[in-house]
Amino acid sequence: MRRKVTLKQIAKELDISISTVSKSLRDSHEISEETRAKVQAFAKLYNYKPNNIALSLKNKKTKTIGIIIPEIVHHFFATVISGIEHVANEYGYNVIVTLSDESFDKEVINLEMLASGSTDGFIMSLSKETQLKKDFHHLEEVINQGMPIVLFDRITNDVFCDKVIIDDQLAAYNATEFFITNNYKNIALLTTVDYVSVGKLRTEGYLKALANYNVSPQENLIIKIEDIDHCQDQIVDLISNNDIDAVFAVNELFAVTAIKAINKVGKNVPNDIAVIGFTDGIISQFSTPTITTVSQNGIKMGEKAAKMLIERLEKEEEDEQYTTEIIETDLIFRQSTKT
Amino acid sequence: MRRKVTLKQIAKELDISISTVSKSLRDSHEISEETRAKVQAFAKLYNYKPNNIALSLKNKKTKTIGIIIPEIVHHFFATVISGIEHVANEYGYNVIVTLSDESFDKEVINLEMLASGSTDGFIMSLSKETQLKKDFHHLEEVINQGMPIVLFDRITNDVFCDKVIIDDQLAAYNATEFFITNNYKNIALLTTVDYVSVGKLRTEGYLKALANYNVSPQENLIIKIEDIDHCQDQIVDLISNNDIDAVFAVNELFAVTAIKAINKVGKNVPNDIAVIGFTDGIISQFSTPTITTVSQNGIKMGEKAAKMLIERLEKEEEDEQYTTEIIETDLIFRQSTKT
DNA sequence: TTTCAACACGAAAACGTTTTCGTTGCGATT
DNA sequence: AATCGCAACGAAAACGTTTTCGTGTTGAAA
Repeated sequence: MRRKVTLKQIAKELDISISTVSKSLRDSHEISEETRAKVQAFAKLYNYKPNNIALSLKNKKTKTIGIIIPEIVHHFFATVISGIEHVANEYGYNVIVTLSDESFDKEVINLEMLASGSTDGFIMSLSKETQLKKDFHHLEEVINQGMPIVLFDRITNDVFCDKVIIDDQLAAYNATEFFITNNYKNIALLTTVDYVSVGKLRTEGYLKALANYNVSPQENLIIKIEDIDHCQDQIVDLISNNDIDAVFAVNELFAVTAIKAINKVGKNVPNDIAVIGFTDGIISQFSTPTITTVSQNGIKMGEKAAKMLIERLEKEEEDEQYTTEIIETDLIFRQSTKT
Repeated sequence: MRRKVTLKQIAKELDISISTVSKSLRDSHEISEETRAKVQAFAKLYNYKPNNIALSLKNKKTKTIGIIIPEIVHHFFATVISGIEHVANEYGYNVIVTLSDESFDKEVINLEMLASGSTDGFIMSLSKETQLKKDFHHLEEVINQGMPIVLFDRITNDVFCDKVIIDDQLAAYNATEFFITNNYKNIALLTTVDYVSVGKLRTEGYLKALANYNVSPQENLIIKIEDIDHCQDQIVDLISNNDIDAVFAVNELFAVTAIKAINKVGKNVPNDIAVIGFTDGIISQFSTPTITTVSQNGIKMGEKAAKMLIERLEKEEEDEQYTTEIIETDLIFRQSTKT
């Protein structure tokens, strides 16, 4: 086994000083051509690569970005990571990924863990529990220590930092508006409990659209789902007991579940009831019928977040000006709606 | 802004030596109760956390695992990462994730990058290009330097290291056998080009099952798909020109595409043609009809891989005995087959 | 009074770099 | 012959830890 070779070993082997080796490898003109060539040849032969850890310690920069997200087995988050990773790679950064599993405590632990020197900054999306508790001390602590954070999607306005979001409210408004202007009369809403920031915003967009078109919202057409695994019955109830002709779901799981429920009660999508979902994921693309959806471009969000973070990391002046970037969304029309 | 505090700063502030501070924080009985208490209080007040980088340099251990996979926007890989991350977390490790994008060069670059001190070991699944080139020098180089690698799913037998796989051949055999014993006569196979190791193995399992039951394989019922984005026409051709009653697809994308093609030519799944896919992902669970599939437990694979790697990392003796762990698979019956 | 152990603490090395600031030796200039 | 300048190299600090090995002080035992 050939262990990794260090400057010290090269120096010893060639009987010169460590400094000379280091300088030779960086092609310093302080060192004679001859020595440089000799050292470089030797280094190449022994496949010398500078030790990242030592460099990090010296430079006080790890060239590493910490990602903290609620879960990874989730198409949207996976696309965001993909976007981040590619930009990071391009700029010579690596990414450490940790999962909060929607737990406040895990989020805190992971953040503190990585903040102890492992990363230069963070890109994160808040756990449900964090959003529920509204406790952001861990974020503030880290920011206070000079490590930048970029929040995406599940953000909070209580923390001052860069953010990347879609306009959830507007997107929901547009989807709802589409239904209204296409003469759908009874538009149901499948949403989350209110403490999930994006769920709340999408609900607001739905309500705003109704209000704007003088449609009075019907309490019984709005379902706030807490437990995604056991919502099917709720939805079946909704559909069988109400005269609904459209459903707007704030995520694609709710959408596809709705479609299954609709089929279950013997109705057809989109002829009896049209459905629009949120997030253009695998499900929307491959379910039958394919689902019309609000595209939430995870790749772009990840790319943008990574660029914002790296930009902040690489400029030396501490800029106290934070920005919130809004990624545009589109309605992608598929088979679950008629045009 | 309150920068991170170091031992040196604490020492200076309390007018004692760095060693005393370090020992106090580690509760060494070399130090008087009094001093210990004083230091600990001070450290807590200033929220002292030891610097991971410095520790890594000292201990020659990063407590970090490198993951290199072809892509992350892929349910299976996401589940594997999830499995790895949770086990890693449990043992106090972090994970750095990099993507090869199916490119040999990127795989090499990422591997070398992380091997320069950033991680203690690797968990990886080979890129298509690597499998095609059959060039594994980068892996051998890293292993030679004493860094353990665990390969999963897309592996090679040309490298000696720990591996985690499913028995692809057996799983495919079982799926095919199910068709045969349930009286399906013309079983088509949708598979990948041969250099993808898992595709090849699954093809072999299919052929083996046919052979075992004295069913002669029909060339025209076997399609090797290179470009997943433009395979629909190929599949439509297959179905319209042959009298098929069953389709075995080596991944779920092929399976769902087959179903759509079958519907397109006016036939019904499962009544006219039954379909079995591979990988129990989102698509299989939510498409209509839901798809009977070979479950390939990504979580378990990730967990197992992580455990194998960490175990090897934490035992001091260099064990030259490598093992290949086989994760069991099951046929999960859903609506795309009749029983 | 001397000796010894126990106690409490500090100095310094080590991990692998980079970089600043010397320090040589030597040929050229006065 | 003395001085200068330059080329080529080395010593050492710094990054933040941990740990080994002193070292000085104290109290008790001889």
